Amino acid sequence: MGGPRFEPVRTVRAYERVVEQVEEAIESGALAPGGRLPSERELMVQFSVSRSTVREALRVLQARGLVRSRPGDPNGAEVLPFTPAALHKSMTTLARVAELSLAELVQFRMVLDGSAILLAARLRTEEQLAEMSRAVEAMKAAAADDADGFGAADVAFHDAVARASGNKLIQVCTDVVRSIVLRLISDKIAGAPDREALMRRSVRHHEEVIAAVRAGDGPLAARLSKKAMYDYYAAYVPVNERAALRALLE
Amino acid sequence: MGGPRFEPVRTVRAYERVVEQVEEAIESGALAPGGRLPSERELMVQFSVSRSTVREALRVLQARGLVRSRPGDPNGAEVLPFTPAALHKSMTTLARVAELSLAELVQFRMVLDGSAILLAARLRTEEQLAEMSRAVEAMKAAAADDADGFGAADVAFHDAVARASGNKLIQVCTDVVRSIVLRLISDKIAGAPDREALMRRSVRHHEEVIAAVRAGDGPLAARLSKKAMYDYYAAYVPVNERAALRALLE
DNA sequence: CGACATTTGTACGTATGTATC
DNA sequence: CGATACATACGTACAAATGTC
Repeated sequence: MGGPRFEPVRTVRAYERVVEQVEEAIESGALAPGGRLPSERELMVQFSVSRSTVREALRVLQARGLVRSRPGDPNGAEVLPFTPAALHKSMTTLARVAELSLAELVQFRMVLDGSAILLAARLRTEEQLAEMSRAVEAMKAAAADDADGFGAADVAFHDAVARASGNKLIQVCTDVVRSIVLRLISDKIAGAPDREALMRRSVRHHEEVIAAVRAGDGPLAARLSKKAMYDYYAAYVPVNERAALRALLE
Repeated sequence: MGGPRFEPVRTVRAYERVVEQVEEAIESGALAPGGRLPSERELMVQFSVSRSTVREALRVLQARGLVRSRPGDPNGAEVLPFTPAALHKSMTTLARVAELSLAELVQFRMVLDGSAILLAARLRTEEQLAEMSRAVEAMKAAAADDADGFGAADVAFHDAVARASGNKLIQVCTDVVRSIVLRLISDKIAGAPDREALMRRSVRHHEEVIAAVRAGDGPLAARLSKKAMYDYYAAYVPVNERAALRALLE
């Protein structure tokens, strides 16, 4: 009885072996951002595969945001610094294929932003607090006549909060989900008839949030932040889905 | 002045055009999961590109988890049902390349799980509550002598909670981040000397959480849930990073 | 600025193993 | 079992792009 336990053989494509090895080299730090891979012809020698195989591997690595190759570049493909582009892409696909509703996306933002501001209220430095303040001031200044500036300042505020939370994962996800939401409804926001009033109310909300952060009251800041986001986006969410958003407001 | 506003020309590779078109067909629903793409030879005719170009495009689509192709398959590549595999991959890469700490990952789990349980407490159905209860019972039964069964039941519980939250994005992210965390420290958990005591304490915490859910007290359930996760993972987080986790406990 | 070598992007042909009928 | 169609992988070839002198 017993005997050797054989495992099913998983046939693995040649290009996958190439991808694995290059990926390993990058993630282990042996290949740093800005560094170059060998040229395609050099790679086909080192891996003893054909050029098509090398190229298929490079396409996969490129799709994952790890490298970029340009025609004619005498150096090989460039190792890229990390960007959440791949995460962004897969989450966008998720949003479309899994049919994520706007309500779910906004709810996720409320969760992330609420947590980020809670953490920021407790862990922020003075410099980070000042940065948030400047962003809110910029929102206030732009609310009257500069909708684009308002949006940019709003992004800057939430980005500063996410950074102050000290959690890079929260920061990246916040960024990704926000851009997805904005792409879904930026046209509707731009066309809102009472847009200026909305911006002014948003400024007021942000001022309340930052006051709570300054006071170090994390739970209050989180509550206010979620409420502010609800007020800003609820109008674009179907009525029967708003209850799920309100469930986050305590 | 003014005149037409020209946009910078972005040279776009042939394989990218192929990817775009197929992606569009899938995301729009024209190609449903289980459906088949034309064969490679057919695709090279339809797009009037070479075989290599078609194959590079297919590699990218495969890396994004949208299709799968097998050698010899008389039909073309298969359109896959959505899986968070691509999201998982890019988040794992993020964790390695951006050097996410275990503390950040656990903190993110606390945020997601806390929010999921808050929502679940308010939106759950009776059937979902029963499912969570069964999972906790299974944890209790396995705590004495079946560590693998305990882990599986624990996953089942958190998965049931995430589903009951009604937010698919929370569900997917919970799943992805949990598996990343487990891969990082499963060996340490398996080697813990007081493992049985840890499991028993975890069961107690889960029972408290589910009691709060049953009572419909979302904020309490969220607090307990975050506390439970902190107690379970804090030992594996460097001492000087634990404060960031405690900042989430109110 | 232009000539040059190198590299990538793309195309085409071929051989081989495999899945389906 | 054989026939057929397919994906995988290899090799070659040429045009376009890039960096260098």
